[in-house]
Amino acid sequence: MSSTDRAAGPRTITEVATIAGLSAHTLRYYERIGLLDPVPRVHGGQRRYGAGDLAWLAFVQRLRATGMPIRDMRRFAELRREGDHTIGERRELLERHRTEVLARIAELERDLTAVTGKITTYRNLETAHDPRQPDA
Amino acid sequence: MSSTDRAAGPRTITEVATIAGLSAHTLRYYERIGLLDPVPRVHGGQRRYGAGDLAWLAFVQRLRATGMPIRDMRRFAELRREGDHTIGERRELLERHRTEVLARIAELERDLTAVTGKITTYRNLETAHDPRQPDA
DNA sequence: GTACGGGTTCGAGCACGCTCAAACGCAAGG
DNA sequence: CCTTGCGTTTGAGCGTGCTCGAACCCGTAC
Repeated sequence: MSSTDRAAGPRTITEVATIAGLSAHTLRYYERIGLLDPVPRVHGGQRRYGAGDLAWLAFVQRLRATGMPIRDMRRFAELRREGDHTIGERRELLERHRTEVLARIAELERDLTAVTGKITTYRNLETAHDPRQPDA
Repeated sequence: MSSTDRAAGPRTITEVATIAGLSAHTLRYYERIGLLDPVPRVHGGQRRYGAGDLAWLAFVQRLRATGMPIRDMRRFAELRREGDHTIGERRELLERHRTEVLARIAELERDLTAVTGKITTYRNLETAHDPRQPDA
């Protein structure tokens, strides 16, 4: 093994985009806004993403998927860069986010009952007006 | 009691905004884009929202809260205007939405485990580096 | 050399869902 | 009559999170 891992060496932006399900545009955008650390370049300026970059990106995607605003993810990334002494603050940020997501889930479940109720109402109306199966 | 109900007569836009937790701006916007039917006006052009408008608005808010795009809500409103023969289509629209919301909830729960896991990791790091309660 | 494939930067543009400013109307009170 | 308060319309602007186009660079194959 050389200076880089063999089995999972540095990836090009297109590879990472494919793996992550994002566009190369979005990856550059994430880096630009400080969500991703500056990615190492090879001679010529092309990015090569390491395993750490991929792991961080995957976590970032979880945060996005759970609705964390980019502002907060940037803050989180910034804390990461500052080192271990920010771990407490990072945990608190995640805990606040977790609380919000749980609240969001509860809200969705609550409001969904109204939708489900309406569906039921419509089903009843349909069988009433369109009695395909009248009292046997 | 005049020509209007006493207990729950027509409401001004400000009243409805307060009740619904929306701004008057947003109510006019919803009407403009066809989410709300044209609201009846008094002499002078001011809107007066009836009980039916309020009920519909409340349902619209449920749809919004569960993440239905405005495009789809407009479609739903349009079907409503077309009359009873669109009930089947309306139900299908709601059922599709319901499926999506359930998927969204599942996704949130799944991705939240990554967040929870990270919180746990951080907690362990903290107690390791900052042993406020070493082995008693 | 030149063409090609893949990458780069920079800045503009877009979709969504509001949000607001400006200019105006109307009715009631003093 | 004039002010005050509440409302109206029209159209512009905004915050978020991408998304894309244009111009350019680099290394390899022919």
